[in-house]
Amino acid sequence: MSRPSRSAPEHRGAGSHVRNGRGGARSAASGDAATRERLLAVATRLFSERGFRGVTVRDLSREANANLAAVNYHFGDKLGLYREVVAMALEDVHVDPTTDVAAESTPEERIRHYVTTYVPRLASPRGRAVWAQKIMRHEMNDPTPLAPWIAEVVILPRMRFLAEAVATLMGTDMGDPRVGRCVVSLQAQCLSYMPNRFREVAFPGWREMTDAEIRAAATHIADFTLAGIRRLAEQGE
Amino acid sequence: MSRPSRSAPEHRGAGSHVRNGRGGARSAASGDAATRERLLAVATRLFSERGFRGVTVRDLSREANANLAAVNYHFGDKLGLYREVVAMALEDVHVDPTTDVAAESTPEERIRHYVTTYVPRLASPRGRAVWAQKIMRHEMNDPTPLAPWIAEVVILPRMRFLAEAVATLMGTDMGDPRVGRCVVSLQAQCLSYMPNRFREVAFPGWREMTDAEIRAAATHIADFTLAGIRRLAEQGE
Amino acid sequence: MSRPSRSAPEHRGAGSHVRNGRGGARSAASGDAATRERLLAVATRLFSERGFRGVTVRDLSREANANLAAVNYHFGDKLGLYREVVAMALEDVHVDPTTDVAAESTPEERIRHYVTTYVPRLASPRGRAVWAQKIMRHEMNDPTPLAPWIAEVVILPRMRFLAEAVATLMGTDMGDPRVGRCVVSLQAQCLSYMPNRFREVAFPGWREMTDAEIRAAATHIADFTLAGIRRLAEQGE
Amino acid sequence: MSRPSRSAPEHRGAGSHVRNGRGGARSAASGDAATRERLLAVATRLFSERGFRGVTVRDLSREANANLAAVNYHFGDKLGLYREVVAMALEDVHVDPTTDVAAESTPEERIRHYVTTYVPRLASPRGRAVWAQKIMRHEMNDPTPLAPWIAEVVILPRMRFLAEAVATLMGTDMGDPRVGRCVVSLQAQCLSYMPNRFREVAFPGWREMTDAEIRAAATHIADFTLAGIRRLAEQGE
DNA sequence: AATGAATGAGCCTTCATTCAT
DNA sequence: GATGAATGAAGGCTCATTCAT
Repeated sequence: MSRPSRSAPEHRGAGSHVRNGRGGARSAASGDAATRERLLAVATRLFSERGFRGVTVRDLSREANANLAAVNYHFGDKLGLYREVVAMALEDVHVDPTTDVAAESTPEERIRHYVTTYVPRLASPRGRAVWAQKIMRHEMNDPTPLAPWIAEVVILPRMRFLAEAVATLMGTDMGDPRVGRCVVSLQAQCLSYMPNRFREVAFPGWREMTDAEIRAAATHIADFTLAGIRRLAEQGE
Repeated sequence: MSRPSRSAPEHRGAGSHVRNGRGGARSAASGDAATRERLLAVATRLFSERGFRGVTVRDLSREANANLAAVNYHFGDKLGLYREVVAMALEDVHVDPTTDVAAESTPEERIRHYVTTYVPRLASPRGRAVWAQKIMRHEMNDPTPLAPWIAEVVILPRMRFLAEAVATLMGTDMGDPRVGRCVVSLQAQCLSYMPNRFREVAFPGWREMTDAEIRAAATHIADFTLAGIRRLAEQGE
Repeated sequence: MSRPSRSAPEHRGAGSHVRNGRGGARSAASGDAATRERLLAVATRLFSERGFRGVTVRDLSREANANLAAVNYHFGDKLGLYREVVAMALEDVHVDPTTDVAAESTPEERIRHYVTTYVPRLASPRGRAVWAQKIMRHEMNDPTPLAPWIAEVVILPRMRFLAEAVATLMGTDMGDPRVGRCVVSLQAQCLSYMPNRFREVAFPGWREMTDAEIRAAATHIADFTLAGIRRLAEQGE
Repeated sequence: MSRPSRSAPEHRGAGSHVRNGRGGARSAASGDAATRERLLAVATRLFSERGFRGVTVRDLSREANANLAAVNYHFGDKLGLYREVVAMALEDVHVDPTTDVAAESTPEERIRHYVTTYVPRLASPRGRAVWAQKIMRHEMNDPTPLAPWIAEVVILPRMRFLAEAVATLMGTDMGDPRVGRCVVSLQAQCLSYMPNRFREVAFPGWREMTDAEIRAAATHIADFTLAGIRRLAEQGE
């Protein structure tokens, strides 16, 4: 075999999703890793714009000024490259500030913090790391074999974080079905501000939201949601 | 024969989306359903499961026990068949009871009615016309050239209906940006109960919601939303 | 079988080209022969515009407001319909005035007559019976199995007519190779004024010839050709 | 490899026709001609025999012992392959000796030179580059999107060359309509000796012209044409 | 006397992948 | 260490024709 020197690049099948995340060390800047990096950069952009199925290997090679076979050579196959991109997205999402709050913060503060950091990132096409969110969005619309992995790493922790805050706020425990419903209500509202292809296609006159509008939307969601949670807490199940 | 009265299958151009809706009379489901009918039935199922792009003409022909060219003969092309399916979906959605309320009902009643009729239809895979909702969902994820038509016929009327109710409830007019945000919050919550391919793929152990759970979710959304709206009405813009 | 009552409509194979030309009697205007006539009219137009291969059975049916199978029913197959059209064209060409001259006319008169009747018919897109010429042109560019028939009925008689005139003019007999070459030179010049698809496509700014220009071209060809013939007659073989 | 220096087969859009002509060096006909070369060879033969529309990608792949997708890989699409063939034809036509004459030659010499080099090339099926002429012929009968390019590179320069000679001979300028008509007369006579599918199909007994006959025909055209031109010069417009 | 429906072969193109150096 | 070349499967679509009333 004639593989590049990356540690254990045997491209695993669809069975195990988790990668070791490339470990940071950009492999001794050996110069000829440039193609691999360009491919990753291009893949990050294209996959986040069009999703896994919307991108062809030709698109990737062309835009990365790489050979058509380069994807296969460096990543085993198209899914292998996608897996690397998703891994970076997960890493990014995982350390994001959305659920990173001071230990002593109140549930209300946690929810406000979540919404006001999350919604602007979702809504703004210019924000940093939107690409990761776009990847997630594509996965939700049209899941790949990587979906379970993503669910486990991204979705569940957030749900738990929100569930804990909501449960505390309602004075109940996380098993209470009302908690789950509130979490769903909150999360659904946030996601609805994500840029949306249907909107672009179906409403040609659509105007991008301004930053002020995005902030207003976030505040709205927080107020709206907290009011809803309190109301449900009062009336019992 | 069970064809509608169009004498020759002359398939209109891309200009106008709107069909006259197959003329009603589904002509006595005679058991030996004509190829055209079988194709429509299969297309309804497959398109709602996998979306326009996820279905090939060969899939359709095979499952309908029809010749590969039958789609072209009866519907002009793949999009023509899809257009018929979408037309049925729109017809179905259009006459649905969701926005069909007594004239003297209060805004709150209207919202409760909307949610309690809409959510069960979205959530239950056994309900009638889920397929229509699935088509809509696919259109939102991966719009086809039919998206503008769908937006016009389905989305806008609902938004107007909800916006009117919300504005009345808040004592403001429909131009108030808070109204739009509340409508989005409500609609997002409803849609989050729609069956979801990501959920199926990512959470293999997912259990279908019972009817009771679905009803509980609908009630939750109504309570939650009304509480949110009232709260926002109090605090002003 | 369920054939229309036309005399012996057994559509022969590619072997024998010659038809009996429908004989005039439009078969007792039985009313339901209308489709057949419409088909013939449409076929005359379309085949002359686009040639045999450039027209589909669908085109014919559609424009004649006839069923897709009508062509097959009435004419056996596409070539059968084409054969009828060609038969009419041959009939038309055969009785045309090009070679129909007074018995006592001089060779020079005959040639002038040929050119001045032939060229305007070829050149003008509005002239009567251009369609027959267009059919011929298409046959020359892209022959069908009917080509030998056409050659026999149309090309050879004209060649003989011209050869006789040229031979007389040169004071030689028709076996003289110079005669054949002069005939070719004359015919080639005439044909070069026929409307030409390449010209339309390749020279978008092309302007149609006026009637005066067409007449001038015809006169030119006659003068040019007669001068050439006389010159060759002088110098011997 | 024997590919030209284009590193990746990125196939240009429909905008520009002109190619840089394969860079010349046909790379030592190494016997094991690469697929690309075999495809080009087969395409040259088939396109010149049957024209662009008369050849299918399957024909090309089969006869070149190549995969069905090879045409797409090497040339983008069928038209891309055809474009290369036409480019070679144009290059060939462009450097041909037809219009390449000594500067001090007389108009009569130029016309004789044109005819006596052009006609044998057109007439003889054994001559070099007849295929190029056949391509041109097909383009005239059934133009492709490449027609304007061909007109510009091939037709116009020749017309100009002939027009100049004729105008000088007639003692008039190139704007004189008689000049154009003489050029058409000349060119039409030349082209009439090109091998012709109709002739093959319609006259199965057709006998190939001998070289002597071809030479005689060329001489005939020159004499005939010069006589015609002189006659027209005398009689004025 | 005619037609709506269906058919099978074929069209060009695109795709992710693998091979042979 | 990497890539130009090739591949087979599949994509949507069009065609002339034939079948079953």
